[in-house]
Amino acid sequence: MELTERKKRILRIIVEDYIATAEPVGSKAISAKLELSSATIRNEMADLEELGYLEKPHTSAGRVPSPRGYRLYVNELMEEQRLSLEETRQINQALHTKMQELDRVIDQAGKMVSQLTNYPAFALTGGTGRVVVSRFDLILVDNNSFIAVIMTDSRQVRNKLFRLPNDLTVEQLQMLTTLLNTAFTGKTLEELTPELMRVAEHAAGSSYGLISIVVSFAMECLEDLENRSVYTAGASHLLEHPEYQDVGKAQKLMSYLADAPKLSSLPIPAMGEDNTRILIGPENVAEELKDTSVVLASYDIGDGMKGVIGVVGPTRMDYARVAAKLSCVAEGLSHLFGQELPPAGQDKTTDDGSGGNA
Amino acid sequence: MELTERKKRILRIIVEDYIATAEPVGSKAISAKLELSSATIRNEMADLEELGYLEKPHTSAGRVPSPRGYRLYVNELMEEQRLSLEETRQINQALHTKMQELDRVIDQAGKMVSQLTNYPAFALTGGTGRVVVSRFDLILVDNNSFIAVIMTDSRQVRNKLFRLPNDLTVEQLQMLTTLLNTAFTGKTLEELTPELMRVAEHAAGSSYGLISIVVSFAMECLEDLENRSVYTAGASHLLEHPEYQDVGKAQKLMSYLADAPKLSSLPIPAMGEDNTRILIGPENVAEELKDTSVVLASYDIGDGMKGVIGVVGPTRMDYARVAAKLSCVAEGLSHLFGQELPPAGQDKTTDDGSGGNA
DNA sequence: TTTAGCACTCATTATCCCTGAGTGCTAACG
DNA sequence: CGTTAGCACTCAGGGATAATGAGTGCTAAA
Repeated sequence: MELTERKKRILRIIVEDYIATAEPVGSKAISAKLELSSATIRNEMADLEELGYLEKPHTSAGRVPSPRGYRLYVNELMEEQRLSLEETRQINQALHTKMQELDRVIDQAGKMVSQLTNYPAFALTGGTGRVVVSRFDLILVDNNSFIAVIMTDSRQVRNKLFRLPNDLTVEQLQMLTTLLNTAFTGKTLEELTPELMRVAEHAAGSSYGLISIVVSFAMECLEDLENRSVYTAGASHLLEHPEYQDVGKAQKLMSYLADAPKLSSLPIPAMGEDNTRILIGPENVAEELKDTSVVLASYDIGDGMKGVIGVVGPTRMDYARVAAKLSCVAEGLSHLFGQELPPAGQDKTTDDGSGGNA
Repeated sequence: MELTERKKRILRIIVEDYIATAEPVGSKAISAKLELSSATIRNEMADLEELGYLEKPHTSAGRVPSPRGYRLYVNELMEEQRLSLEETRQINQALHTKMQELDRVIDQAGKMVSQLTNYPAFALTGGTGRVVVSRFDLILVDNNSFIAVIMTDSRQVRNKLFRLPNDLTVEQLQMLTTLLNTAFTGKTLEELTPELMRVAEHAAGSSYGLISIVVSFAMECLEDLENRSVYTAGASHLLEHPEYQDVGKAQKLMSYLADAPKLSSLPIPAMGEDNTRILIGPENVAEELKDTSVVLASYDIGDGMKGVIGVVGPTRMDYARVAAKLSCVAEGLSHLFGQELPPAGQDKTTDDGSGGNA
């Protein structure tokens, strides 16, 4: 059954008032904004309550939106907030300044979102499933150290500097590289067995166990990349909001946020328009989130993989503002990963118009 | 003036009792542990209070150690806690499993310390001062992408994958590598001027601005490495302790911990024995830490550089336990960075005794 | 020097009461 | 029939008051 236009207007006022003030809103406040007496409003509010859109903290307080009320607000009543051009520009610039490795960027983005919204934020990377090494490169640094660079099929690159007790020649290293690339690329974590290593080690001859060392490193990287990684930021923002003045509540949520494995196993729901999704209170599956809201946005990592960035807060959350900012950041991230050349170079060296790149 | 042996014993009991219970400790509780009447204890406590080692929250509560009391306890009364072999083993193993890049290890170590102690922890890396690139390597991945690997004089390695709109040949890349290594190694951040890039760009001919792109990346890395980086973990542990049941207090400290720039500019005092240092309440210079204690331990990063790892908590902190664990972790870190070959390889592939490495 | 005893202090907790914001209901009004 | 004024009712929040009890300082005796 559809609500009357007037009921919707009232609901909307209640939600927005409550979001702004965190105080239950009473009939008088609304009658002031609408040209109706408080008694009329009370009747309407009673209806809205019966329909499950409003709740009373207690008999003699005003009304507060129920999760269902927020849901209706988010679905129908909320005006999509447009960020000013200035704001989007700032966000994108902040993203672009650091063109580091993927995970650093994501971490940074999480911090940014938290700062932007004043809520705790978290960011998850793809959760790739199976990853394999697509190439090994070994770079000789000096007689007894070298850098191993590995790249995966998902185009992530990791490196590590190794020091050795013995001398090492370019030839040895080249031989090793070839061996690694023939025997260990394209193999999943499980396929990289100790046997395989032993065989290769044998084939390499007197290489002091270098194969195992590099492959072990690769395995760690694979493990790292196969699992979603989690970054959280700004947990302390929780305490700014009146609903978390109760230390017990705050702590419960904060420990949940600090628990990376739990967070990373968060089931990711399908995104709506704008690539965002809003989960209100009990709509969350995780027990710890039952009376908080989560706003999510997904971003493209490339290769069809997706990551998620999200904000956690009380159900009384400024959904419009948060969703807008989150969406902007997520879009910025997708753009960042999707493009050919990072544009930071343009920023810093515009004085000479050498390259004709997109 | 030296305290009598008995006064010291009383002070020690008070400190340890208070650390354990967070309740002011009264004369009766002590008289039970010592063979003295409560009245005698009261007299002694009155003395200790006059000397500034104890405080009363109010007239009719027990006594609480003052910062000065904690200091005496830490300096003279506290028994250095030895971790069990099992514990040290666990800590070292946990550190060794992840033999990733330096900053990941440090981050991990911070998390570990927090978990070990149930207090928030933070970790700072060296804060190197001037860093320069010691070598560039470019690895051709396919026609239109390559990996740039840069290594600094402080032996840190960073990498990034670049995609290009145009094709690229091995020769071009080799040429670029040489050019980068001749013109841009050994230069500080300030010396890597746009002019220098323009000149090199010109020398390289039609390379689509690749020089600037790689050098820009290098500059970002340098900037990153020159500044101390900060990692914090386990802020939510704060809320577990009764002294932070007051949300205002908790929030003040948590925001301080979340403020990376502030934390990284924390002046690092000289370390004592065990490479640890305890700062009690007002001994801290930072205003925000005036009524919290900080336990620090320093670790060697190599090349004579040092990092710091620390724990933050109320002055009522289990100094012995925290210092012991922190020291163990810091030692583990130094060891990890100092040694020739990471021992993780041994762990996973002991089945064949191929290499003769330390 | 130690101890028993006693008067005193004061945070904590419970109880009570008042106030005021807000409600539901009813009856009158247009 | 929808709207409104009026009125009795509810209940959280805040202040005042009192009882409780843990702990103290001081004094006088052992």
